[in-house]
Amino acid sequence: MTNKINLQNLTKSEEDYLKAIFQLLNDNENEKVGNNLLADYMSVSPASSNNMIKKLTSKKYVSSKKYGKLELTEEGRLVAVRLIRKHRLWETFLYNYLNFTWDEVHEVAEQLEHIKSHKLIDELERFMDFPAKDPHGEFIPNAQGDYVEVPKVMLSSVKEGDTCKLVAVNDGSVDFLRYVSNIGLMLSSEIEVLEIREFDNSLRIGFENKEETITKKFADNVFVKLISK
Amino acid sequence: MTNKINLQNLTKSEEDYLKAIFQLLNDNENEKVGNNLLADYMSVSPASSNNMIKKLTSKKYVSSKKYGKLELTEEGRLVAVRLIRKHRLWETFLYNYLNFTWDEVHEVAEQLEHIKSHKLIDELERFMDFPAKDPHGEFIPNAQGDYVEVPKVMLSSVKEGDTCKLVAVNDGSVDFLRYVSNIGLMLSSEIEVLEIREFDNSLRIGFENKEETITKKFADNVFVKLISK
DNA sequence: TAGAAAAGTTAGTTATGACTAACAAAATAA
DNA sequence: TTATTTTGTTAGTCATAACTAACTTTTCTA
Ligand SMILES: [Mn+2]
Ligand SMILES: [Mn+2]
Ligand SMILES: [Mn+2]
Ligand SMILES: [Mn+2]
Repeated sequence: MTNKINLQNLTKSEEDYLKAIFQLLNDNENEKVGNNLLADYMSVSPASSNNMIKKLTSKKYVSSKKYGKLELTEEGRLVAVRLIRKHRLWETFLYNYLNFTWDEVHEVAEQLEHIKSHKLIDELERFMDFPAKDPHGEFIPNAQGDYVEVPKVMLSSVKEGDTCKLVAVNDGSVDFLRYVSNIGLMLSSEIEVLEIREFDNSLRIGFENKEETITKKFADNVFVKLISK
Repeated sequence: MTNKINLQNLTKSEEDYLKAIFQLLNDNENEKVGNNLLADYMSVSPASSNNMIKKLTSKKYVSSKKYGKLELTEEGRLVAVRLIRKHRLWETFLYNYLNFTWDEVHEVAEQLEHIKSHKLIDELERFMDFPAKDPHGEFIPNAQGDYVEVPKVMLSSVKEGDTCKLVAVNDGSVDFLRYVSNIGLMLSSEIEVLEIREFDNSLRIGFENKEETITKKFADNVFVKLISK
């Protein structure tokens, strides 16, 4: 008579798909998140992701109808948040204790996040004294699965003349993170948007006594908090 | 023209089999190690392990002929030793930093040992200041794959009246490790073999002002260094 | 609103690593 | 040395998670 769903018996693959759906829903608040987008994000064929959606739907982690948009059940959301929690705690450990750089942590955390042990992750959190954010500035969800929803302000959406503070970066691309480090940007950097060029959407920004021109694509992956407008 | 075998592209399964073969060869110096023993050790059918032996043979990690005894190639041995190195370093980390007990570390280390990252394990080792032994008393191989071969003396082989020191325990069974802890035995305990009962091969041992009767099976899993005879 | 493009689904194939059942070889005992 | 038991191998099946190719449904656009 168990109506509790077993959150432990998921494969690495199932976990990664649920996390991907969660991330896509988060990053595309308004737009419809469908199968093709998921397939693209997971770097698999639409047939493969469609298969997995059917499987996760039958297992009650995904609630979506044929041809409809993707949605997670409460159980699916919980799996995703716990995976993100593990991912970010491991990234923090690698960065703070094992001399990993900004761009090195993500790949290894992708593997470590799938280790099955509640004690492991809770003790790791205690060992690090309950860190609030990961090395990329993202909040670490707590053991209860509370996900702090901080609306992300992309640097590309800041108006000319405004000043902001870098609070987080997208951690998906090693090349991007190296690029960010190389030009001297880091978490907490104060950035002033000096000029927005309509022609190609590039931005001229100033920070730490330097000036740089960045593309819109670059600015889309940098998240900031507005200081003055 | 690459004659270097890629040690990275092994599946979790392939790694576990290679480790199992290495352990079996180590624990059965004289006797023949064959397919059935491997199947039993891995808790799979002989057909499954036979399949894997064929695969690992074709990949040049195992060198054995049909119906012959199992043997590892130099590459196979290296994979196994590196896996054991990772396993023992993770056990040490869990035990020394994350409040895991003796009997809890093995299961989680079985998962962690498969994480692919040289930097991860080398940095973990540095972080812990290059520990020599794991929580069960086993030597931790170095990054070069040197495996210190310490001949294991089983407590069951000690003669009546002799005194010895507990240097390691078999870590495969949670029940066994709890049992060891419960009766008050620990690494470095000095043990005197008071009596060996021919009838059922049980032993009466004395240690830390206590006396206990243990079975031969129990004594087979406790490894000691002789102090006096 | 019809036709084209995009998005989603289905069918059939592959690789991995399990399984059982049947069979062959080797080792042991009578 | 022949028979029996043990050990090892092969054949065929299943589940997972990927793939391509073909098809259907939905959405856009002219
Ligand atoms: Mn990450
Ligand atoms: Mn992952
Ligand atoms: Mn162990
Ligand atoms: Mn393992």
